[in-house]
Amino acid sequence: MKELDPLLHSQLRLAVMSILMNVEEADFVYLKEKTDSTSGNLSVQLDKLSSAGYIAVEKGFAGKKTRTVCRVTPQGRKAFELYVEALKEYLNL
Amino acid sequence: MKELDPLLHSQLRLAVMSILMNVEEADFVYLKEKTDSTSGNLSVQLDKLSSAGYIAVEKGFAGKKTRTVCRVTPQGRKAFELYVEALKEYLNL
DNA sequence: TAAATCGGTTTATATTATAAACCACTATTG
DNA sequence: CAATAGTGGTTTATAATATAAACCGATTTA
Repeated sequence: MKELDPLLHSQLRLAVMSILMNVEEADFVYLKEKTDSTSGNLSVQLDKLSSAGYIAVEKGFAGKKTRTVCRVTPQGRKAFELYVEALKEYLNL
Repeated sequence: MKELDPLLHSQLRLAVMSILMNVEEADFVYLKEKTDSTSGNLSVQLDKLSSAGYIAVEKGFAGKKTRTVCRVTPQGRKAFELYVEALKEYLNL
């Protein structure tokens, strides 16, 4: 049986990637509310996805407030697709 | 987003369940080689699935050797199906 | 100006997965 | 027949992971 990319096989990281696959970009606050996660957890998981090169994180400003924007990278997109293929084997899809 | 049953969201346990969903029963040795896991890890994960009522584990003999046979329970089948449904939301299937 | 809120990060803790060591039994070999 | 090696596991220790708690700087609000 194929290996499941451990970076993606985590509920929160998978949720984040899933969202980013469908949406040009998303900011921290949006991801937090969509995934219903705590900021601490989200911050850590975004770091991991970012370190792996699966997402690009850009810290900027919206008016006076900080704004952290995330996008999926081509590498992340590829990894996500491979993960989906591997999972299908497990789910019998 | 739906919650992913943490008992199933684990590579090895998911692999075991996936196999058991398609096959009347399977013994320890078969599961070990199919999933390419160590006996220790497999033993632990089978216990967890069993304690959760997702599989039934029966210890018997094949000739003089011990033989541990596993089957998925109706409850396990149901949980697996729910898990698959939940995951589809993440995978965009 | 003090207190609350926003948008996070860092650090500590609980949970989980994995590996290593072990055990009882059987079969084999010198 | 005693020592050795192999099955088929279980138990226990350790490494990795996820999660939560505490914190921080900047901004807004009372």
